[in-house]
Amino acid sequence: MKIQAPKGTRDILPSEIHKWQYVSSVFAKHCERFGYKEIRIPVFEHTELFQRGVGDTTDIVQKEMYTFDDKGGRSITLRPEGTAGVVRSYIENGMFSLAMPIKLYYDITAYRYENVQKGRYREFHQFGVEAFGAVGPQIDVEIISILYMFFEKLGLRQTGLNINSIGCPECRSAYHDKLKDFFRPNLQYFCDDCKSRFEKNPLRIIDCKNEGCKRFIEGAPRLLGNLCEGCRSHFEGLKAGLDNLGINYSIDPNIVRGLDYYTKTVFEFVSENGGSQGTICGGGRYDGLVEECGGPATPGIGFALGVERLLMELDSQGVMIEEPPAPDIYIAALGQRAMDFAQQLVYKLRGCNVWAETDLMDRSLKAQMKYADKKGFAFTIVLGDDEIEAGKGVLKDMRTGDQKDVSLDSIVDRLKNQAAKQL
RNA sequence: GUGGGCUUAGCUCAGUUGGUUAGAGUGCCAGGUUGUGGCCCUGGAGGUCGUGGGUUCGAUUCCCAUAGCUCACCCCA
Repeated sequence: MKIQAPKGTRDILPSEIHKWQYVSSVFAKHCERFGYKEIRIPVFEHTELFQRGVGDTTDIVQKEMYTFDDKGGRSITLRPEGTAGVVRSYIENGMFSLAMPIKLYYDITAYRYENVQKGRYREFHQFGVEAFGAVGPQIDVEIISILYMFFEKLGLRQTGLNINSIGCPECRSAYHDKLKDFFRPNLQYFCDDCKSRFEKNPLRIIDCKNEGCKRFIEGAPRLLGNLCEGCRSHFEGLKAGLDNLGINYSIDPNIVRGLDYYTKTVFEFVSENGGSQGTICGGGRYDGLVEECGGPATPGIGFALGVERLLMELDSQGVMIEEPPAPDIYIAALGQRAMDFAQQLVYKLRGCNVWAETDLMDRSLKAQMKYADKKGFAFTIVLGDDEIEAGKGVLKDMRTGDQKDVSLDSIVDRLKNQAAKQL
Protein backbone atom coordinates (compact mmCIF):
# COMPACT_ATOMS: atom_id res chain seq x y z
CA MET A 1 0.00 0.00 0.00
CA LYS A 2 1.30 3.38 -0.97
CA ILE A 3 2.00 5.73 1.90
CA GLN A 4 0.18 9.01 1.51
CA ALA A 5 0.21 12.23 3.47
CA PRO A 6 -2.29 11.96 6.34
CA LYS A 7 -5.73 13.40 5.69
CA GLY A 8 -5.80 17.13 6.00
CA THR A 9 -2.07 17.61 5.53
CA ARG A 10 -0.33 18.62 2.36
CA ASP A 11 3.08 19.33 0.98
CA ILE A 12 4.09 22.80 0.02
CA LEU A 13 6.09 22.05 -3.09
CA PRO A 14 9.05 23.93 -4.56
CA SER A 15 6.80 25.21 -7.34
CA GLU A 16 4.66 27.19 -4.89
CA ILE A 17 7.05 27.85 -2.03
CA HIS A 18 7.83 31.38 -3.21
CA LYS A 19 4.27 32.42 -2.41
CA TRP A 20 4.59 31.20 1.16
CA GLN A 21 7.98 32.80 1.59
CA TYR A 22 6.64 36.02 0.19
CA VAL A 23 3.65 36.40 2.51
CA SER A 24 5.70 35.27 5.50
CA SER A 25 8.40 37.81 4.89
CA VAL A 26 5.97 40.64 4.17
CA PHE A 27 4.08 39.80 7.35
CA ALA A 28 7.24 39.65 9.46
CA LYS A 29 8.62 42.96 8.21
CA HIS A 30 5.20 44.53 8.52
CA CYS A 31 4.85 43.51 12.17
CA GLU A 32 8.36 44.65 13.00
CA ARG A 33 7.44 48.08 11.72
CA PHE A 34 4.65 48.23 14.28
CA GLY A 35 7.13 47.27 17.00
CA TYR A 36 6.18 43.60 17.29
CA LYS A 37 8.85 40.93 17.79
CA GLU A 38 8.65 37.36 16.62
CA ILE A 39 8.11 34.59 19.16
CA ARG A 40 8.49 30.89 18.45
CA ILE A 41 6.55 28.52 20.64
CA PRO A 42 6.37 24.72 20.81
CA VAL A 43 4.24 22.71 18.43
CA PHE A 44 2.88 20.79 21.41
CA GLU A 45 1.94 21.79 24.93
CA HIS A 46 0.42 20.14 27.97
CA THR A 47 -3.20 19.39 27.17
CA GLU A 48 -4.31 21.29 30.24
CA LEU A 49 -3.11 24.57 28.75
CA PHE A 50 -5.63 24.37 25.94
CA GLN A 51 -8.41 23.07 28.15
CA ARG A 52 -8.01 26.09 30.38
CA GLY A 53 -6.93 28.59 27.77
CA VAL A 54 -9.14 27.83 24.83
CA GLY A 55 -12.02 26.65 26.96
CA ASP A 56 -13.67 23.34 27.79
CA THR A 57 -16.93 24.18 26.08
CA THR A 58 -15.42 24.94 22.69
CA ASP A 59 -15.56 22.61 19.73
CA ILE A 60 -11.80 22.83 19.52
CA VAL A 61 -11.28 21.30 22.95
CA GLN A 62 -14.28 19.01 22.88
CA LYS A 63 -13.61 17.27 19.58
CA GLU A 64 -10.80 18.72 17.53
CA MET A 65 -7.59 18.31 19.50
CA TYR A 66 -4.72 16.03 18.58
CA THR A 67 -4.09 14.67 22.07
CA PHE A 68 -1.89 11.77 23.09
CA ASP A 69 0.08 10.51 26.08
CA ASP A 70 3.83 10.73 25.70
CA LYS A 71 6.15 8.02 27.00
CA GLY A 72 6.31 9.73 30.37
CA GLY A 73 2.55 9.49 30.74
CA ARG A 74 1.96 13.22 30.21
CA SER A 75 -1.04 14.26 28.19
CA ILE A 76 0.27 16.26 25.25
CA THR A 77 -1.69 18.17 22.61
CA LEU A 78 -0.63 19.55 19.26
CA ARG A 79 -1.43 23.26 19.38
CA PRO A 80 -4.86 23.98 17.85
CA GLU A 81 -4.04 27.70 17.80
CA GLY A 82 -1.29 30.01 18.94
CA THR A 83 -2.65 32.28 21.64
CA ALA A 84 -2.62 29.80 24.51
CA GLY A 85 1.03 28.93 23.94
CA VAL A 86 2.04 32.56 23.69
CA VAL A 87 0.20 33.35 26.92
CA ARG A 88 1.94 30.42 28.61
CA SER A 89 5.29 31.72 27.42
CA TYR A 90 4.45 35.24 28.54
CA ILE A 91 3.81 34.00 32.05
CA GLU A 92 6.60 31.44 32.18
CA ASN A 93 9.23 33.92 31.02
CA GLY A 94 8.08 36.73 33.26
CA MET A 95 7.38 39.08 30.38
CA PHE A 96 5.06 41.06 32.68
CA SER A 97 8.19 42.66 34.10
CA LEU A 98 9.30 43.95 30.70
CA ALA A 99 8.30 47.29 29.25
CA MET A 100 4.58 47.30 28.50
CA PRO A 101 2.87 46.67 26.23
CA ILE A 102 4.45 43.40 25.16
CA LYS A 103 4.01 43.09 21.40
CA LEU A 104 4.56 39.73 19.73
CA TYR A 105 3.92 38.05 16.39
CA TYR A 106 4.25 34.48 15.17
CA ASP A 107 4.17 32.34 12.05
CA ILE A 108 3.09 28.83 12.97
CA THR A 109 1.37 25.62 12.00
CA ALA A 110 -1.65 24.52 14.01
CA TYR A 111 -3.56 21.25 14.24
CA ARG A 112 -7.23 20.44 14.48
CA TYR A 113 -8.89 17.09 13.96
CA GLU A 114 -11.79 18.01 11.69
CA ASN A 115 -13.18 16.90 8.38
CA VAL A 116 -11.35 18.69 5.66
CA GLN A 117 -12.76 20.90 2.97
CA LYS A 118 -11.72 23.83 0.87
CA GLY A 119 -9.72 26.23 3.00
CA ARG A 120 -9.72 23.92 5.98
CA TYR A 121 -7.00 21.45 6.82
CA ARG A 122 -5.91 19.43 9.82
CA GLU A 123 -2.49 20.97 9.66
CA PHE A 124 -2.75 24.61 8.72
CA HIS A 125 -0.73 27.79 8.97
CA GLN A 126 -1.44 30.91 10.93
CA PHE A 127 0.12 34.30 11.21
CA GLY A 128 -0.70 35.78 14.58
CA VAL A 129 -0.14 38.80 16.76
CA GLU A 130 -0.63 39.19 20.51
CA ALA A 131 -0.29 42.31 22.65
CA PHE A 132 -0.30 42.26 26.46
CA GLY A 133 -0.78 44.93 29.05
CA ALA A 134 -2.84 47.61 27.32
CA VAL A 135 -6.34 48.13 28.65
CA GLY A 136 -7.72 50.86 26.40
CA PRO A 137 -9.13 50.56 22.90
CA GLN A 138 -6.08 52.19 21.31
CA ILE A 139 -4.32 48.83 21.19
CA ASP A 140 -7.42 47.24 19.64
CA VAL A 141 -7.21 49.84 16.92
CA GLU A 142 -3.49 49.18 16.40
CA ILE A 143 -4.02 45.43 16.14
CA ILE A 144 -6.76 45.84 13.58
CA SER A 145 -4.74 48.41 11.69
CA ILE A 146 -1.89 45.91 11.37
CA LEU A 147 -4.21 43.65 9.42
CA TYR A 148 -5.87 46.37 7.46
CA MET A 149 -2.53 47.71 6.25
CA PHE A 150 -1.14 44.21 5.68
CA PHE A 151 -3.97 43.39 3.27
CA GLU A 152 -3.44 46.72 1.57
CA LYS A 153 0.29 46.02 1.20
CA LEU A 154 -0.42 42.67 -0.38
CA GLY A 155 -2.77 44.30 -2.85
CA LEU A 156 -5.98 42.74 -1.52
CA ARG A 157 -9.25 44.53 -2.03
CA GLN A 158 -12.78 43.82 -0.90
CA THR A 159 -11.79 42.24 2.35
CA GLY A 160 -14.46 43.19 4.84
CA LEU A 161 -13.80 43.98 8.47
CA ASN A 162 -16.53 43.08 10.94
CA ILE A 163 -16.37 44.08 14.58
CA ASN A 164 -18.43 43.38 17.67
CA SER A 165 -18.19 43.48 21.43
CA ILE A 166 -19.07 40.49 23.56
CA GLY A 167 -18.60 42.31 26.85
CA CYS A 168 -16.72 41.53 30.03
CA PRO A 169 -17.55 38.83 32.61
CA GLU A 170 -19.69 41.29 34.57
CA CYS A 171 -21.97 42.49 31.82
CA ARG A 172 -21.93 39.09 30.23
CA SER A 173 -23.22 37.33 33.31
CA ALA A 174 -25.97 39.91 33.64
CA TYR A 175 -26.70 39.37 29.96
CA HIS A 176 -26.55 35.58 30.34
CA ASP A 177 -29.27 35.82 32.96
CA LYS A 178 -31.34 37.90 30.60
CA LEU A 179 -30.78 35.41 27.80
CA LYS A 180 -31.65 32.46 29.99
CA ASP A 181 -34.83 34.15 31.09
CA PHE A 182 -35.63 34.64 27.42
CA PHE A 183 -34.91 31.03 26.39
CA ARG A 184 -36.13 29.20 29.49
CA PRO A 185 -39.85 29.03 28.62
CA ASN A 186 -39.03 27.20 25.35
CA LEU A 187 -35.97 25.29 26.46
CA GLN A 188 -37.62 21.92 25.88
CA TYR A 189 -37.91 22.65 22.16
CA PHE A 190 -34.20 23.34 21.62
CA CYS A 191 -31.69 20.85 20.20
CA ASP A 192 -29.42 18.92 22.55
CA ASP A 193 -26.46 21.14 21.77
CA CYS A 194 -28.41 24.20 22.76
CA LYS A 195 -29.66 22.58 25.94
CA SER A 196 -26.09 22.04 27.08
CA ARG A 197 -25.09 25.52 25.90
CA PHE A 198 -27.90 26.92 28.02
CA GLU A 199 -25.95 26.36 31.22
CA LYS A 200 -22.39 26.63 29.98
CA ASN A 201 -22.52 29.44 27.46
CA PRO A 202 -26.02 30.60 26.49
CA LEU A 203 -24.45 33.18 24.21
CA ARG A 204 -23.68 30.49 21.71
CA ILE A 205 -27.30 29.42 21.39
CA ILE A 206 -27.81 32.53 19.29
CA ASP A 207 -25.48 31.04 16.71
CA CYS A 208 -27.37 27.78 16.39
CA LYS A 209 -28.18 27.03 12.75
CA ASN A 210 -30.78 24.45 13.65
CA GLU A 211 -34.11 25.46 12.10
CA GLY A 212 -36.03 24.22 15.11
CA CYS A 213 -34.03 26.47 17.41
CA LYS A 214 -34.03 29.52 15.19
CA ARG A 215 -37.73 30.17 15.78
CA PHE A 216 -37.11 30.61 19.47
CA ILE A 217 -33.92 32.60 19.02
CA GLU A 218 -35.63 35.36 17.13
CA GLY A 219 -36.03 38.45 19.23
CA ALA A 220 -33.49 37.38 21.80
CA PRO A 221 -31.77 40.30 23.50
CA ARG A 222 -28.46 41.25 21.88
CA LEU A 223 -25.33 41.54 23.94
CA LEU A 224 -24.26 44.65 22.09
CA GLY A 225 -27.27 46.46 23.49
CA ASN A 226 -26.66 45.20 27.01
CA LEU A 227 -23.04 46.11 27.62
CA CYS A 228 -21.96 47.60 30.91
CA GLU A 229 -20.77 51.18 30.87
CA GLY A 230 -17.07 50.22 30.67
CA CYS A 231 -17.53 47.86 27.74
CA ARG A 232 -19.81 50.25 25.95
CA SER A 233 -17.32 53.08 26.11
CA HIS A 234 -14.50 50.73 25.12
CA PHE A 235 -16.45 49.78 22.00
CA GLU A 236 -17.15 53.45 21.27
CA GLY A 237 -13.43 54.14 21.63
CA LEU A 238 -12.63 51.35 19.19
CA LYS A 239 -15.02 52.70 16.59
CA ALA A 240 -13.71 56.24 17.00
CA GLY A 241 -10.14 54.98 16.68
CA LEU A 242 -10.88 53.10 13.49
CA ASP A 243 -12.70 56.13 12.09
CA ASN A 244 -9.70 58.24 12.98
CA LEU A 245 -7.46 56.06 10.80
CA GLY A 246 -9.99 55.83 7.99
CA ILE A 247 -10.44 52.09 8.45
CA ASN A 248 -13.77 50.85 7.15
CA TYR A 249 -15.73 48.34 9.18
CA SER A 250 -19.17 46.88 9.74
CA ILE A 251 -20.70 46.04 13.07
CA ASP A 252 -21.79 42.43 13.13
CA PRO A 253 -23.53 41.51 16.38
CA ASN A 254 -23.37 37.84 15.38
CA ILE A 255 -19.61 37.50 15.72
CA VAL A 256 -19.01 35.47 18.83
CA ARG A 257 -15.73 33.70 18.05
CA GLY A 258 -15.52 30.08 18.97
CA LEU A 259 -12.97 30.44 21.71
CA ASP A 260 -14.07 31.04 25.28
CA TYR A 261 -11.34 33.47 26.20
CA TYR A 262 -12.58 36.47 24.26
CA THR A 263 -13.84 39.58 26.02
CA LYS A 264 -15.03 42.93 24.73
CA THR A 265 -13.66 43.45 21.24
CA VAL A 266 -13.98 40.65 18.69
CA PHE A 267 -13.42 41.06 14.96
CA GLU A 268 -12.88 39.21 11.73
CA PHE A 269 -11.82 39.88 8.18
CA VAL A 270 -13.94 38.06 5.64
CA SER A 271 -13.63 37.44 1.95
CA GLU A 272 -16.43 38.90 -0.08
CA ASN A 273 -15.90 36.37 -2.81
CA GLY A 274 -18.17 34.04 -0.93
CA GLY A 275 -16.89 30.59 -0.11
CA SER A 276 -17.86 28.79 3.03
CA GLN A 277 -14.47 29.38 4.57
CA GLY A 278 -14.76 33.11 4.13
CA THR A 279 -13.15 34.02 7.41
CA ILE A 280 -9.56 34.84 6.58
CA CYS A 281 -8.71 36.17 9.98
CA GLY A 282 -10.28 36.30 13.41
CA GLY A 283 -9.27 37.91 16.64
CA GLY A 284 -10.23 39.77 19.74
CA ARG A 285 -9.46 40.84 23.24
CA TYR A 286 -8.89 38.33 26.05
CA ASP A 287 -8.57 40.27 29.28
CA GLY A 288 -9.01 37.28 31.57
CA LEU A 289 -6.81 34.74 29.83
CA VAL A 290 -3.42 35.46 31.39
CA GLU A 291 -4.89 35.23 34.87
CA GLU A 292 -6.85 32.11 33.93
CA CYS A 293 -3.57 30.49 32.92
CA GLY A 294 -1.91 31.34 36.20
CA GLY A 295 -0.30 34.69 35.49
CA PRO A 296 -0.90 38.15 36.90
CA ALA A 297 -4.12 39.79 35.70
CA THR A 298 -3.11 41.23 32.35
CA PRO A 299 -5.25 42.43 29.48
CA GLY A 300 -4.45 41.04 26.05
CA ILE A 301 -5.58 41.17 22.46
CA GLY A 302 -4.57 39.37 19.30
CA PHE A 303 -5.57 37.77 16.05
CA ALA A 304 -4.86 34.71 13.95
CA LEU A 305 -4.82 34.80 10.19
CA GLY A 306 -5.24 31.66 8.10
CA VAL A 307 -2.38 31.57 5.64
CA GLU A 308 -4.03 29.01 3.34
CA ARG A 309 -7.10 31.22 3.19
CA LEU A 310 -4.99 34.30 2.62
CA LEU A 311 -3.26 32.65 -0.34
CA MET A 312 -6.61 31.49 -1.72
CA GLU A 313 -7.91 35.02 -1.49
CA LEU A 314 -4.83 36.48 -3.17
CA ASP A 315 -5.26 33.94 -5.92
CA SER A 316 -8.97 34.53 -6.42
CA GLN A 317 -8.45 38.28 -6.52
CA GLY A 318 -5.80 37.78 -9.15
CA VAL A 319 -3.00 39.26 -7.07
CA MET A 320 0.23 38.20 -8.72
CA ILE A 321 3.16 37.15 -6.57
CA GLU A 322 6.52 37.62 -8.19
CA GLU A 323 8.11 34.47 -9.55
CA PRO A 324 11.46 33.47 -8.08
CA PRO A 325 14.47 34.82 -9.97
CA ALA A 326 15.98 32.80 -12.80
CA PRO A 327 19.32 31.12 -12.24
CA ASP A 328 22.37 33.00 -13.52
CA ILE A 329 24.70 30.73 -15.38
CA TYR A 330 25.11 27.10 -16.39
CA ILE A 331 28.51 25.66 -17.26
CA ALA A 332 28.12 22.99 -19.93
CA ALA A 333 31.22 20.86 -20.10
CA LEU A 334 32.44 18.18 -22.49
CA GLY A 335 35.15 15.77 -21.46
CA GLN A 336 36.87 15.14 -18.17
CA ARG A 337 39.23 18.12 -18.27
CA ALA A 338 36.40 20.52 -18.99
CA MET A 339 34.19 18.95 -16.34
CA ASP A 340 36.90 19.29 -13.71
CA PHE A 341 37.38 22.88 -14.71
CA ALA A 342 33.62 23.47 -14.61
CA GLN A 343 33.45 22.10 -11.07
CA GLN A 344 36.11 24.59 -10.00
CA LEU A 345 34.39 27.39 -11.83
CA VAL A 346 30.92 26.91 -10.32
CA TYR A 347 32.50 26.52 -6.88
CA LYS A 348 34.22 29.89 -7.24
CA LEU A 349 31.11 31.52 -8.66
CA ARG A 350 28.97 30.23 -5.81
CA GLY A 351 31.50 31.66 -3.41
CA CYS A 352 30.79 35.01 -5.04
CA ASN A 353 27.01 34.57 -4.66
CA VAL A 354 26.41 33.78 -8.29
CA TRP A 355 23.79 31.11 -8.98
CA ALA A 356 25.83 28.68 -11.06
CA GLU A 357 25.40 25.01 -11.90
CA THR A 358 27.10 22.38 -13.99
CA ASP A 359 26.43 18.82 -15.08
CA LEU A 360 26.23 16.14 -12.38
CA MET A 361 25.07 13.26 -14.53
CA ASP A 362 27.71 12.80 -17.22
CA ARG A 363 25.26 13.92 -19.83
CA SER A 364 25.76 14.93 -23.42
CA LEU A 365 26.17 18.56 -24.34
CA LYS A 366 22.71 18.51 -25.86
CA ALA A 367 21.19 17.14 -22.67
CA GLN A 368 23.07 19.73 -20.64
CA MET A 369 21.74 22.51 -22.83
CA LYS A 370 18.23 21.14 -22.48
CA TYR A 371 18.57 21.17 -18.73
CA ALA A 372 19.85 24.75 -18.75
CA ASP A 373 16.89 25.74 -20.89
CA LYS A 374 14.30 24.00 -18.76
CA LYS A 375 15.67 25.49 -15.58
CA GLY A 376 15.61 28.93 -17.13
CA PHE A 377 19.28 29.85 -16.92
CA ALA A 378 20.00 33.28 -18.34
CA PHE A 379 23.40 32.26 -19.65
CA THR A 380 25.48 29.18 -20.33
CA ILE A 381 29.17 28.76 -20.90
CA VAL A 382 30.18 25.90 -23.16
CA LEU A 383 33.52 24.34 -22.34
CA GLY A 384 35.36 21.63 -24.27
CA ASP A 385 38.98 20.70 -24.90
CA ASP A 386 39.35 23.46 -27.46
CA GLU A 387 38.22 26.10 -25.00
CA ILE A 388 40.38 24.86 -22.16
CA GLU A 389 43.32 24.83 -24.55
CA ALA A 390 42.63 28.37 -25.70
CA GLY A 391 41.68 29.66 -22.24
CA LYS A 392 38.33 30.77 -23.54
CA GLY A 393 34.74 29.72 -23.08
CA VAL A 394 31.73 30.21 -25.30
CA LEU A 395 29.22 32.40 -23.47
CA LYS A 396 25.68 31.98 -24.74
CA ASP A 397 22.72 34.22 -24.01
CA MET A 398 19.90 31.69 -23.66
CA ARG A 399 17.21 34.18 -24.46
CA THR A 400 18.62 35.52 -27.70
CA GLY A 401 20.88 32.63 -28.64
CA ASP A 402 23.84 34.98 -29.15
CA GLN A 403 27.27 33.53 -28.46
CA LYS A 404 30.65 35.08 -27.89
CA ASP A 405 34.04 34.01 -26.57
CA VAL A 406 35.01 35.00 -23.06
CA SER A 407 38.34 34.66 -21.31
CA LEU A 408 38.26 31.98 -18.64
CA ASP A 409 40.79 33.88 -16.54
CA SER A 410 38.53 36.85 -16.10
CA ILE A 411 35.15 35.14 -16.05
CA VAL A 412 34.87 34.82 -12.29
CA ASP A 413 35.80 38.45 -11.74
CA ARG A 414 33.36 39.59 -14.37
CA LEU A 415 30.50 37.57 -12.90
CA LYS A 416 31.42 38.52 -9.37
CA ASN A 417 31.06 42.21 -9.99
CA GLN A 418 28.01 42.23 -12.16
CA ALA A 419 24.95 40.10 -12.54
CA ALA A 420 25.23 37.60 -15.34
CA LYS A 421 22.20 39.18 -16.90
CA GLN A 422 24.23 42.26 -17.70
CA LEU A 423 27.08 40.46 -19.46
C1' G B 1 -20.20 13.21 13.69
C1' U B 2 -23.61 13.73 8.93
C1' G B 3 -24.45 13.97 3.47
C1' G B 4 -23.03 14.36 -2.06
C1' G B 5 -19.28 13.55 -5.95
C1' C B 6 -14.89 11.15 -7.46
C1' U B 7 -10.77 7.11 -7.75
C1' U B 8 -7.36 4.10 -15.10
C1' A B 9 0.60 6.20 -16.35
C1' G B 10 4.36 11.46 -12.44
C1' C B 11 0.11 15.05 -14.17
C1' U B 12 -4.77 15.90 -17.09
C1' C B 13 -8.07 12.43 -18.89
C1' A B 14 -10.16 8.73 -22.79
C1' G B 15 -11.90 3.67 -23.01
C1' U B 16 -14.06 -1.25 -22.61
C1' U B 17 -22.68 -2.83 -24.74
C1' G B 18 -17.91 -8.06 -19.88
C1' G B 19 -13.42 -10.94 -24.39
C1' U B 20 -6.31 -11.96 -26.50
C1' U B 21 -0.45 -7.79 -25.12
C1' A B 22 -5.28 -1.12 -21.45
C1' G B 23 -4.82 4.16 -24.70
C1' A B 24 -4.00 9.68 -25.71
C1' G B 25 -1.94 14.29 -24.45
C1' U B 26 1.68 16.17 -21.30
C1' G B 27 6.02 15.36 -18.37
C1' C B 28 10.61 12.36 -17.85
C1' C B 29 14.90 9.75 -20.44
C1' A B 30 17.39 8.93 -25.05
C1' G B 31 18.25 9.35 -30.40
C1' G B 32 17.76 12.36 -35.04
C1' U B 33 23.36 16.81 -34.88
C1' U B 34 30.11 11.54 -31.93
C1' G B 35 30.31 20.47 -29.63
C1' U B 36 24.82 23.48 -28.44
C1' G B 37 18.50 24.46 -25.61
C1' G B 38 13.58 26.25 -27.53
C1' C B 39 10.22 24.01 -32.91
C1' C B 40 9.82 19.30 -35.31
C1' C B 41 10.44 13.79 -35.90
C1' U B 42 11.53 8.81 -33.71
C1' G B 43 12.06 5.53 -29.75
C1' G B 44 12.08 4.13 -24.43
C1' A B 45 10.78 3.77 -19.41
C1' G B 46 6.38 4.24 -16.51
C1' G B 47 -0.10 1.11 -14.80
C1' U B 48 -1.43 -5.15 -9.50
C1' C B 49 -7.42 0.23 -14.06
C1' G B 50 -7.84 2.53 -5.18
C1' U B 51 -8.25 -2.25 -2.03
C1' G B 52 -10.95 -6.82 -0.69
C1' G B 53 -14.77 -10.10 -1.89
C1' G B 54 -18.86 -11.86 -5.18
C1' U B 55 -21.27 -13.11 -10.12
C1' U B 56 -19.02 -15.22 -14.70
C1' C B 57 -15.61 -19.67 -18.97
C1' G B 58 -13.54 -14.66 -18.52
C1' A B 59 -14.17 -8.40 -14.59
C1' U B 60 -10.62 -2.32 -15.48
C1' U B 61 -16.04 -2.90 -17.08
C1' C B 62 -21.58 -5.75 -13.38
C1' C B 63 -22.81 -6.34 -7.75
C1' C B 64 -21.37 -5.74 -2.44
C1' A B 65 -18.09 -3.96 1.10
C1' U B 66 -14.06 -0.93 2.39
C1' A B 67 -10.22 2.84 2.03
C1' G B 68 -8.60 7.30 0.10
C1' C B 69 -9.52 12.00 -2.19
C1' U B 70 -12.87 16.02 -2.66
C1' C B 71 -17.03 19.33 -1.74
C1' A B 72 -20.72 20.70 1.76
C1' C B 73 -23.16 20.90 6.95
C1' C B 74 -21.51 21.97 12.16
C1' C B 75 -17.59 24.92 13.71
C1' C B 76 -13.48 27.61 12.68
C1' A B 77 -7.94 30.14 10.46
